Amino acid sequence: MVRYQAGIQTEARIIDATRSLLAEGGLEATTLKAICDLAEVRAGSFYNLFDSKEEAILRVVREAIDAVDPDPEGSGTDTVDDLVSAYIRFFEEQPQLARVYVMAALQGESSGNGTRRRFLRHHMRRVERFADAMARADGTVRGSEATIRAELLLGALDGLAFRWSLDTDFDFRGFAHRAADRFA
Amino acid sequence: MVRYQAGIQTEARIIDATRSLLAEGGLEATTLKAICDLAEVRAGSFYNLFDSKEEAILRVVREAIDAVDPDPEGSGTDTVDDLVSAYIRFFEEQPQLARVYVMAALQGESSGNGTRRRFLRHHMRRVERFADAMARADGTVRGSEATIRAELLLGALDGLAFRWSLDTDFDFRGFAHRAADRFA
DNA sequence: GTGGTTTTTGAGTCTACACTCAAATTGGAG
DNA sequence: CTCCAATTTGAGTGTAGACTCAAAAACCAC
Repeated sequence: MVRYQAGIQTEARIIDATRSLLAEGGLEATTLKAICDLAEVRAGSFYNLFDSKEEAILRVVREAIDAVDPDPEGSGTDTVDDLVSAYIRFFEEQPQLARVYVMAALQGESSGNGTRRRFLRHHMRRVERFADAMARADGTVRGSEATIRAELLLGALDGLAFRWSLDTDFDFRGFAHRAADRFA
Repeated sequence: MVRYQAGIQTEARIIDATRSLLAEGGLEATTLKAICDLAEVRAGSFYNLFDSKEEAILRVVREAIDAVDPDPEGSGTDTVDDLVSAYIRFFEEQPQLARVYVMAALQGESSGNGTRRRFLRHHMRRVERFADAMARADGTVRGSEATIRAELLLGALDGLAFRWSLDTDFDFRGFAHRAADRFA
């Protein structure tokens, strides 16, 4: 299948529209109609390019997460602080996307497809990154102890992020760094 | 308005049905039709007793949370460990309800009503309970420092609970106690 | 310029769901 | 008993939203 320019651009417009809608109004605002209206496309075109609405949404979320990675190459040069900052940045810059991320992870199971599993894999990769950075910073912390600490720190970050999304006056950044001091 | 026995029993049957459905299949399974079928009631009766489906759901969630409170009287005798254990128990015994709780909190905003605010109030009450217990256990920790530690611990618990709902093999209990050791 | 693809359109379909209401029935206080 | 309020029913309504598909239009390699 040879793709035409037109189709490629349409796809980009759809992704842009999806991103805007998610960022502005979260999942509820992101209906198929809204996406299509904003992208100036009819529903049929959407389904010519995506299998489902969910597919477009997950792609936007994944891209947003990747965009904030402090070490996309995986060269192993990121510090715990880099990782914590990246985490904070994602939540501060994309609060709605972060909510979508959490909601998608929590629904999972029912929607049959392995969304839940995907989120878990992503989490495990993050744990590894944190654990590596911890081991690099402090040679006495390694192996399973590093992993445990990484789980604890990520757990705390997740929870504080949730707390923040309940009340955006909450000093997420401050608490996150405090948690990092305790665990790392 | 004098209530008849029939109405009171119907209400109980509706609440029971809602609880069962939430516990078994989460929010998605808890449709009005499902509730009415299980409670053996027609939709009209439901709306004679509740203003909306949400009302019934929130009541079930609130009751489940209250049911697990280690010190319902507020007599100030609960320890940090009691509180942590109660938290864990809620998630282990009612995983679906816990998910509903989180989802409801995350949606909030859009649904107009002050759901979000209610969740925040509940959270703040919990923070206070934790902070009090911490101060009681260790006289040197008090006031804002206790509150900060309480927020950190609750954050960690929330995050670990989320982690566990991604993968129920995760040792929530173990990590939760480790987090408590660090913060309390 | 033609032919075979890809893309787009328009006009739906289908379904699930929350919620409503007038009329019939029932409960129970006096 | 009786009467009125409380309750229940049955039969909707209305809507929003995901998704479909045949036919028309646009692309572009040759």
